[in-house]
Amino acid sequence: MARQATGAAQRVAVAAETLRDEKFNARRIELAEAALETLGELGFARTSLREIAQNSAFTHGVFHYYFSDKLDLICCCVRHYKAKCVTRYDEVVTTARSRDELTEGFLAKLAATLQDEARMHRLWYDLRSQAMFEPAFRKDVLEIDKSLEAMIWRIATRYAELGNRKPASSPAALYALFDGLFQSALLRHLASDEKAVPDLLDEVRRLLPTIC
Amino acid sequence: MARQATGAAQRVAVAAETLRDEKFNARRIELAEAALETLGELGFARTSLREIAQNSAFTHGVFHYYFSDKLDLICCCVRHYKAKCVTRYDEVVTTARSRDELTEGFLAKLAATLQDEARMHRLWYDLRSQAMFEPAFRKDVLEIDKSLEAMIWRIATRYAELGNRKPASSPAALYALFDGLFQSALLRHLASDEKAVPDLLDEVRRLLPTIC
DNA sequence: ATTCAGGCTTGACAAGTGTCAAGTTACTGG
DNA sequence: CCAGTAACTTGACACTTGTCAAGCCTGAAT
Repeated sequence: MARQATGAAQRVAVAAETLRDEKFNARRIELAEAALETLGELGFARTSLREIAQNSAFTHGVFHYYFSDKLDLICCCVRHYKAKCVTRYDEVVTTARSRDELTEGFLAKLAATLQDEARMHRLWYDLRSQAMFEPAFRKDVLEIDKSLEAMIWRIATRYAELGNRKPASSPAALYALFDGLFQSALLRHLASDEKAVPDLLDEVRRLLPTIC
Repeated sequence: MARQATGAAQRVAVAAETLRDEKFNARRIELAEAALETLGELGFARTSLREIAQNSAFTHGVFHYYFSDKLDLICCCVRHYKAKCVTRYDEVVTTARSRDELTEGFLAKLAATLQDEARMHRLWYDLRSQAMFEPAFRKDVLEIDKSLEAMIWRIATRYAELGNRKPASSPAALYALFDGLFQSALLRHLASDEKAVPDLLDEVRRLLPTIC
């Protein structure tokens, strides 16, 4: 019987299935987004599925319906986080017409990120540390790390380009530097150190010209 | 009555008390050391007092006897970890008589640390991330971070000195750079990336001369 | 030898955990 | 309009967790 199905019928069936898949996936992302709220608030260690559900419009059963288990949910969260994160500075990079413009645009975004999205970023650092213990996270985390490295590299090469130079260090070292500075500033900021943000900006402002 | 006690008797009482305190503290450290084993294996999120006890020679009750609660225990662990960690490169720094000697000594220790003490270091990154969520950890973590920054700075200034120069960047930036590189290398190493260690060494070898 | 306190063990408790099966609702194709 | 399936809720399960009270042991002071 199946082999008598017309090509058109098959196409319809396939289309229906992909539609269902898309809806399924959209829901997963909705749930992941809700989960990220609680994860950002409490951190990986203290977050339970029930807590996630209570802080959202969903019941805890839905999460089990859409995710095979807790790790699956959190992996989905991580992947979703990545998509939002990696393009943060791209507009600044493409629109800036001078080194100063790029510097100021970058610094402004950096400060805003540190202050407004502290919770999401501490979660990222938390999950990256978890990846050191939990193999299931490693693939996604390493991938995000690469994307972030590329993001920083885009900024650096553009900055260099605007001064007719080339970056003086490797992508890995540059990312390590900025990531380290940001991580330290984030911790200080969360500890209510009011100098955390200005100190970071000063440091980066001083560093940029020496790097390219 | 108390006011009739002689100075000598008072001294004896005080001595007895400090002795007891020392014994008490020594035991705390013993327990913290045992706890670090399990913490390094499982990470903060997955480690329970009972698991700690089972992987050690102690029963779970002892931990409650010596620590007011779980956070107290882990704070003690962190502080104890610090003491061991911060002096790691000091011997190399004081004995090296040339830039090359310092470079090679530093790189050797770096590689050894990454390979032999990966578990302790992933725990450090884990706990530092926890500090972003748990205020109780912050003070100790920030203090350790400062000590590590100072440790890196000692290496850099010595390296500069041996070339009759001065470090070209701030202590904070330098620490951020090395910490970022180490963290990334650690994750890759734990993910069985065999190039993690050599890549780190190459990067540091290239970086050192450009920094001072 | 007896007492007694500090050091430690044991077992219990309540709260919370991930998981899942059974049941309910909503919706859609025929 | 009806059947049947997808989407979701509910409640229960087995287990783990931090905490702590009650009791046990050992060794020293009296």
